[in-house]
Amino acid sequence: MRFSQLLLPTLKETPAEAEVVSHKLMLRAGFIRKLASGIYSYLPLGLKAIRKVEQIVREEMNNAGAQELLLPMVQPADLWQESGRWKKYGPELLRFTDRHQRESCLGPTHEEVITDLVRKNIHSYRNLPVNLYQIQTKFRDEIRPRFGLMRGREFLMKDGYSFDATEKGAEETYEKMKHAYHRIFKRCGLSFRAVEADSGTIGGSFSHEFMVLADTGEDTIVVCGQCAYAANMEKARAMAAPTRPAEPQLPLARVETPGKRKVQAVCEFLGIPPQNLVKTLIYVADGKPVAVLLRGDHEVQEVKLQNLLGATEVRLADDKETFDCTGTPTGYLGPVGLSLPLVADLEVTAMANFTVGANEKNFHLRNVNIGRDFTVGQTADLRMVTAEDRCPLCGGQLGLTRGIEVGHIFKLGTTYSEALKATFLDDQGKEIPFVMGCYGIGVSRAVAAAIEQNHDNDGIIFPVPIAPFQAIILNLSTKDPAITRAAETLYEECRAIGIEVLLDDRDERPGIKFKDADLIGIPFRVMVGNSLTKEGKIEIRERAGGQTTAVSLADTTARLKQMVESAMTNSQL
RNA sequence: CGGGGCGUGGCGCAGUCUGGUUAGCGCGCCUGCCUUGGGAGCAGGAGGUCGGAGGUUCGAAUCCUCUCGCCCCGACCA
Repeated sequence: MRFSQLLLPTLKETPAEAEVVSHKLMLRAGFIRKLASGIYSYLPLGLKAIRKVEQIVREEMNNAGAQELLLPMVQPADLWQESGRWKKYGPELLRFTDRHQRESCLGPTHEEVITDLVRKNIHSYRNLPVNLYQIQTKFRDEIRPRFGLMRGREFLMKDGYSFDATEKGAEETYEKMKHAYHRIFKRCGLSFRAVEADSGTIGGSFSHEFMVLADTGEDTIVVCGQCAYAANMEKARAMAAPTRPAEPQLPLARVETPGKRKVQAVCEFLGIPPQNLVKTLIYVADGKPVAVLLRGDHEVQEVKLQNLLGATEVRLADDKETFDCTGTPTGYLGPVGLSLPLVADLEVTAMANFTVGANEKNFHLRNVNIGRDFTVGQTADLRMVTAEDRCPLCGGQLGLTRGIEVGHIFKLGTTYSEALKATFLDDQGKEIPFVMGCYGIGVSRAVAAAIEQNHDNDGIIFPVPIAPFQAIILNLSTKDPAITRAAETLYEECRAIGIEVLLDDRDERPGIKFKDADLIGIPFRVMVGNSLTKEGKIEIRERAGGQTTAVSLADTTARLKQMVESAMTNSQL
């Protein structure tokens, strides 16, 4: 491709709308342009990068036994009503009515459609398993689109769905997909972790998120410094607390704590560490109040609470609600004598002689002990893991990092197949529902994530496998016939041997070409200019690291090929 | 939806508080000269209903009302 003919509108200055680096750079590098909030046009260079990721995804999905198909983007409401999600999904689902007054929606995901397809066409265990995927534009009417391609309303996604005859089969498929995902992101040249994720209300027992590690990521993930353990905050566990200390139980004492409501204030006032205090929080779970006990220095992880209670909605009660159901103002609540359902975080059960609110304004209780002074209903891991915690698997130090979710795999089970009555006959002639899994990859987001992870002050530094072009040839003096001839020759040679190359043949000064080449992040830059005239040398510069190699004109193409191939192989498995 | 901010040539901004000739500046764009290894220089030029509608006024980018769009924080979410 010739730069002079390419729609590549690079910008010197960053448009005011962009906040994060990938968004800024994709605008400046002429990859994308915004049409409306969360809706972008992909320009040729941006599309090329996306196609690279798509192709890797295709190859690995196909290798793992999945088949590509393409499902409709417009979906009838009937199907969504059948699965129950027409009501559940909320305003994120963009709904509209067609000319016949039929209700429809733009597909944000395709469980319904694929399940319908399979139930109508597969009736026997002999045809299982099947694993189907598509790469398609999705639409989700996000509350707040932001960060360019990172969280758009319209975005490109690979979504796959598997159908197995048995739980065991579904688990094997899940593992296959997990493996394929590792290969995909590795091949894309991304630094990532697969983390255990909460499978939410979907009812699945298996779920992993694939997170690209980047400081600007929207999600916090917990990673063990010593072993492979990684999880998102909703799921992360810590090594179990040491068993309850054998210290003797001290007599219960009621102490006055005037005006001391916050954990910190109470602790300072009483001269105790927050690790020795138990706070009592009132939550509203599906409209019903429940008291949650937590060590003073810990925070509730609401998804864990939600899962424990089997609730569809949990939220912290406000001051008024708290007072209404306890008769005590917030700050002085405690478990002793409280007539609400009590759930406790595991850490609390390891504590003895701790301090709690007295359920009376301006008073706390000291030397409280579970069993003697009160009993808890349920105990579970309910808290947010912190950087001080240790790995639940190996005891190593845990760390918190930021990540960008680019992939998510779920074992769905029979939730959708049951709702949509998607069944087959097993080898006993019995009618049973398919066991499903679903597997997503944010393709456009993956490109943004790659840029978040790989850039410098001058622009993008693409990993070779997903770069829009592998190399760029700079003709540094278009008026010089010898230089131009050399650049053109190299360009033709490269194309002939399959190097994806862009020729900067514009009548511009060298500085502009250097800047643009750096900005758009092409891995190898081939410079044809003075050094050819003076020393007979062509320079090849690596975008990552800036290492420059001088070679003779005759050797350039072969050398470049070698460098490109070596970079591609390094990102293979 | 709550809070904050912004809409002025393609991009980045000034001007708005305190209304008053012809609405400026940098970059980009076009023409010519010149220049060619890190976003050159000189000269000339094109391009703006100041987001939109209504109002106040002799006069509105500027003041008032309404409205649309965009960005950030929060709630929310795969």
